Parts: sequence; C-alpha cells; structure tokens
Amino acid sequence: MTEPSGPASKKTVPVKGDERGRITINDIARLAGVSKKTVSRVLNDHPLVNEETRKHIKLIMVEHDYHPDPQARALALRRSFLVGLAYDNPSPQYVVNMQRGILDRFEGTDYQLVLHPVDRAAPDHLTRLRRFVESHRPSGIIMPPSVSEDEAIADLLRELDCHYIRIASLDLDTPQVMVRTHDAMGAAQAARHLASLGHTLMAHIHGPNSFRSSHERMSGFQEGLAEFGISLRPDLTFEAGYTYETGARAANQLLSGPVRPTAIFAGNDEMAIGVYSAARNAGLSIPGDLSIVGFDDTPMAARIAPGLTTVRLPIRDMGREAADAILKLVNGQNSPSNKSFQPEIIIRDSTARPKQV
Amino acid sequence: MTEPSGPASKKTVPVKGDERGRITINDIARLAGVSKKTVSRVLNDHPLVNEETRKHIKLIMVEHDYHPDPQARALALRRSFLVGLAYDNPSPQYVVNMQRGILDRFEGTDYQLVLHPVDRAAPDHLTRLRRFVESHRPSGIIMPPSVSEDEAIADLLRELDCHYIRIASLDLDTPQVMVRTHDAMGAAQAARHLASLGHTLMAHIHGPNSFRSSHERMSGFQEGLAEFGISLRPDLTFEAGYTYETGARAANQLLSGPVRPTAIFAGNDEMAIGVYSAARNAGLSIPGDLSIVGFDDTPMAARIAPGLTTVRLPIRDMGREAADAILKLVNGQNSPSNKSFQPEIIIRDSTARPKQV
DNA sequence: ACGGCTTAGGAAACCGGTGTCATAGCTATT
DNA sequence: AATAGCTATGACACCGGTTTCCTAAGCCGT
Repeated sequence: MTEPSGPASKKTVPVKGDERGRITINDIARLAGVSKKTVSRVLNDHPLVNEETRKHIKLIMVEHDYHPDPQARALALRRSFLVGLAYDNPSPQYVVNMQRGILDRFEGTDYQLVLHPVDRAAPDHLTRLRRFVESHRPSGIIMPPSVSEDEAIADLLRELDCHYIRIASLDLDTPQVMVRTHDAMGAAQAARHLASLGHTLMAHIHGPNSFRSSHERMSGFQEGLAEFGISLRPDLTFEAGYTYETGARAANQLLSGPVRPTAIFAGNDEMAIGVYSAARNAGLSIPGDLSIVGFDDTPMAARIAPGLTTVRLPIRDMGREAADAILKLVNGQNSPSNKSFQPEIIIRDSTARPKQV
Repeated sequence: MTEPSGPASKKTVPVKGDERGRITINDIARLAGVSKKTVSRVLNDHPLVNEETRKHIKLIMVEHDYHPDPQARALALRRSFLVGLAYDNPSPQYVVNMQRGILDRFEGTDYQLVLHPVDRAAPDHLTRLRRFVESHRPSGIIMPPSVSEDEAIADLLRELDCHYIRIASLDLDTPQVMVRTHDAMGAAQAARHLASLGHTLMAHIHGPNSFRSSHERMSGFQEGLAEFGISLRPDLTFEAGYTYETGARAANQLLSGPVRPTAIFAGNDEMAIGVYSAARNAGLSIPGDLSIVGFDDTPMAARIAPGLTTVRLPIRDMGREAADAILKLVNGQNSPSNKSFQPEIIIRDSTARPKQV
C-alpha cells in the first residue's frame, strides 16, 4: 500500500465526460467559452464584466448547479466562509436561541457557523482562540455576553485583524461593531411593573459583579424605581451567580433577614426559580406573600407554577442581526448598524399587589 | 481601487526573517534543509521518513509554532477539518449537551464543529444537506435522534461518500457507524421503580409515533412492568408531541377519563411537566395522588416542585463518543466501537407509594 | 560488476479558486 | 493623427498544502 488511501476512492478517471465528479470553475469557463478569471469575476460581482457575458455565465452556472468550493476560495482569499461563535453563556436556552438567530441569517448563504466555547477561567483561552483564528481564518467572530465584554479578547481579534461583532448591553470602545441589548431598559420595565402594583419595599438579586449585564440590570431597575420616587436599599441587594443554587441561597438569606420585602427582582430566571424554592422553604406563597420577577423568559418561566413574570430579550433576533452585521463587515459595508433591541416584559402569575396596601 | 485588497497584505517579501506573516510548509522545509514533500510526509506520519530527519523537522515545527493551514489541506485532501452536527432535537438542553460532548473530544485537535439544523418538514432539507456536504466536504456528520433515524438522510450521506455517525436507540442498518443509547433500558428502570413502590395501574404518555425513541421507551416500560407481572393497558397509553403543551393536553384527557391511574410515565421531562400542570388543574397532589416519572433529566426536573423523578441519559458522554468515532473513521480505523451508554434513574420527589396499597 | 529490491527524498503537477499584469478594442481629448 | 483613458478579457503565477512519478543510494545475491 502506498500512502493510506481514503475508504472509497475508486481512482475515478476524471477525464471522460465533464460529469463524473464535481464540476469546477474550469468546466464552467470551458462551457461558456471564457477564461476562468471571467467566471471568477462573475462569482465575485466584479463590475467590469459585460452584462451579456455575465448573464450567459450565470445561466450556465445555474444549469449545472455549480457552487464554488469554499475551501479553495478560502485558500485564495485567505479567509474562510466560517463564522465563529465565541461564547461562555451557561444558559442552554440563550445559547441555542443565539445559534438559531445566526443560522437564520446564514441560511441560503455559504457561511457556516462554528462553535468556539470560551472558558475565561482557563489560562490558555486566549491562545486557543488565537490558534483557532490563525489556523481557520474565520470570516468573523460573534461574541455574546459575557465574552463580548472581555477587552483582552477584543484586543486579540483586532491584532489578528479578524472581524468581530460584540453583542452587549452597553457601548463598548470600538464603534459600529456591536449589537446593542437593552438590559437596563428591561429591568426598568420590571421596576415600573412592580411599583405600579403598589410595591415599595423591593429586593434585588443580581448576577456576578464581573458581568456587565448584572450592573446594567441593577441600574435599570433603580432608574425604573426612581420614576416612582422609590430607591433600592443596599441592604436588600444581593450578589449571586446567575444560577439556580446561588439564587436560592441568596433568597434564603434575604428572606430570613430582618427586613422582609414584598417583591424580589432577580437578575435572571434561573435565580428567580431559586427564589421560588426559597419562598417555599419559608412558607411564603407566590404571589400572595411575595411577588417575583425574573429576566430572560426561559421556557421554564412559562411552565413553572405560578408562571413567572419576566423580561424577554429577543435573543434570536439579536443573533440574526449579529450575523447580518458580520456579513456586512465581510463585504466591506461598514454601515454603522449598531442596532439595539427592545426588551419586553411578560406578565404572568408571580406578581400581584402586595397584601397590606 | 482595484479589486478589494486584503487588509494587511503588504506583499511581504517572504525571504528576510521568517517572522512577518504566517509561516508555511516552505519555511519549515527551507529551515530544515529538506523539500516540502518531506515535511508533508512528517505531517502525515508517513512511514518512509528517516527517524533522524523526522525528529529534526518536528523540532523545527515546534520551535516555530507551525500549524499547517487547514484550508489548504482541505483543498488538497478534498476533505475539510469540519464536522457537521445535523440535528433537529427541539430541546436546548439536549442540543447543548451534545455540542459540549463533541467539543470535549475535539479540544486540542484541529477539528471544528459546524451546525447544520435540519428541518425534516421542509421539502428541500435533503438538498440543503447535500449542498452543505458537497461544498464544504465535512470530514463527517454526527446525527443525534431523530435525524439519525432518517434513512433518506443516511442514504444521501452514503451516496456522497461522507462519513457519519448515528446516535440512536436501536440498531440501524449500517453496522459500526453508530453510538447506541439505551432508551428502553432507562424506561424499564422507570417501570421497576414504580412497580416496586406498589403501583399497578399506570399510564404512559409517549412521544410522536414517528420517533423511534417513543417506541423504545414505551416497549422498555412494558418490559419493565412485565417483570412484575403487570401489563400496560392500551387505553392508558397516549401519544403526544414531546412538548409541554401536548403533554398537558394528553394528561388532562387522561385524568378526566373513566380510569384513573396512580402513576404516569411520560416519555420526556417536557411532557412530564405538562402532566404537573394537568394534575394541578385536576386538584391532584404529587406524589400523594399521582406519581410522575419523566425522561431526560433536564435542569427543570431538579428545579420544579416537587422534584421530578426521571431517567438520565449521558448525552454529553454520547456526544464525546460520537466525536471520537468520527475521528476514528476519518483515520481509517474502522473499529466497531458501537458503544452504548447506560441510562440512570434519578429519584426525586414526584414518586411515592400509591395511597390505597 | 551487474541487476533487483528497498529506502529516502525531490521536482513538478495538482486541488479550485483568486490576484497581478498585459492587451485588444473603443471612445474621448488634444 | 496621436495620445490618453476606459472597458472587457485572458495568461499566468499564487494560496499552502498533497500526490504522482522519478532518482539516487545502499544492500543483497549471483
């Protein structure tokens, strides 16, 4: 045996008809009676091609169902048709919706989404990202929070001259390369909802201080309350880890404290569900004794009893927009799209007027 | 401006230092004083290379942190370093865990995971898959259920001479190209658990008949019951859609029927949560009046009250194994790994002895 | 000393596209 | 008329690897 041969490579003589094997740009060129360079120009929408010629070539391409080889283009263009998703969000719901949105936009294009989970706790995560970019030369990288908030990562990508889009809840240095979420606005809606129900003594359990979204949501909540002349008491704000367990722990502590609020705004649904558990432990009924608002509108919010009032961020739409922005960057349209997406409060059964109004 | 030029292509004279721009196989060859073909042989572990030469070249590669360009190899080898995940499972939890498992295995390799959601209801889904495979030439495709159960898809991949691994709960035609899940075994455990608690009148809500897993789980449940001399009554088995809503609907119907079971085994957790909702509607307490068992061990199972007894399949492990199998296939090791993974029953608070024992 | 076999390595074509540069045919300007 | 400038196209090298084919050296038996 010579070098190990592929499993079913039958050594098909490529001569003979133009069938037998994939058709290439050479085939199209021959069929159209032009050079491959002209076909290449048509492929890339180069302006200097006669309209007649262009139509003729396009027709032939369609007739033969020709699609250029992305690998070859990648090699020649020194840029692949791969877009990386660099993420570290622990919520499956979030990740999957983001993926769906991106894939929505890529549908019908030649672009593919490749996954690159980032573990920012690992010392070599920057090296791994660098290797990924250097070797696979993705056309771009999409970063949802909290990867998007990491300046070291953004610096690296800039150094590597790699397009990227950051999805974040605040304005970040590099303009025009981000999709804006309005976490603060959503949190403000939660505040207004609770305040207008008559709550005045409210607690807040927020995510880790290292996440910008934690701050955004908290300050948005405060702003919303301020409209009603209410201020958030520091002794009623707790930091947790955006997880069920930490949310439950914080709520247990909170509910066994000296001051008992009539409502709790949790920084995400996971923690809100943790609050449910703590409320059960404390013998409190929801929403009778305690109103609860979450953030994210995970599927669980609708399924749990009582249904959780929460804030929905259009994650899928944001993914779609981010993908669109990457495509525009790749095509050199540096349009300052910088879109932002409005959150929406979903009112279910976990919020009601406080008892002693 | 001529054709849009790459951002930083300064026409760097490649002579001079070996820095300035990525280093290629030619650089390594020059530095080692051999031809590029010899370097290529080292890269591919070709046997006919002198041990001295090989070591020398490898050393140089490490020193200069050389990594061959995947795009170029893809072009030459007519095979990329991309592995596709063709999936249609609606559960984010499932999808994310599968992705994690696969990525676990790819870590440290040059392989990347690209997503290819499949909508088998769309008339062109086969065309889209074909286009993906033909144009990107993935090294392989991993298919979890229920895509894995689609023979048309498997036929297509075989026709395209594309490696694939199917993850499925039953033996499928092509041997040695699958990872086996044991849904039936898990369902049998659920049956034994309920039967040994003393239940004798049990209902089953299963997934769509078009999913093999529905049948596997049902027949496994029946086998488990049979060990206790119990048989599943046909009038107490319902088909639903693996979703919360359909599960709730089936349970409502079931609980308002003439025969009231003391336990319900739902084909997945989503439907089991739907049963919770129906039980609340019917004023039944869980597990006092009704025991419930689910399947999947989604995060929700642990968070809902009362905690849902359910069957856990090691999805992440299965993903890892599938990725491993793909790698073996690519490397020509046609080892009949055909591994299978044991399910595990997680007992929480939704199951108890029936009231009137 | 010669042919045959095995081992080690190189030259050049190739994978399927793209960039650079040259060129032919026009029209517009001087 | 000659020059300049634009349009439309092609020849050819190139991207960074792999493959095919070939050569040269070393060892063996006769």
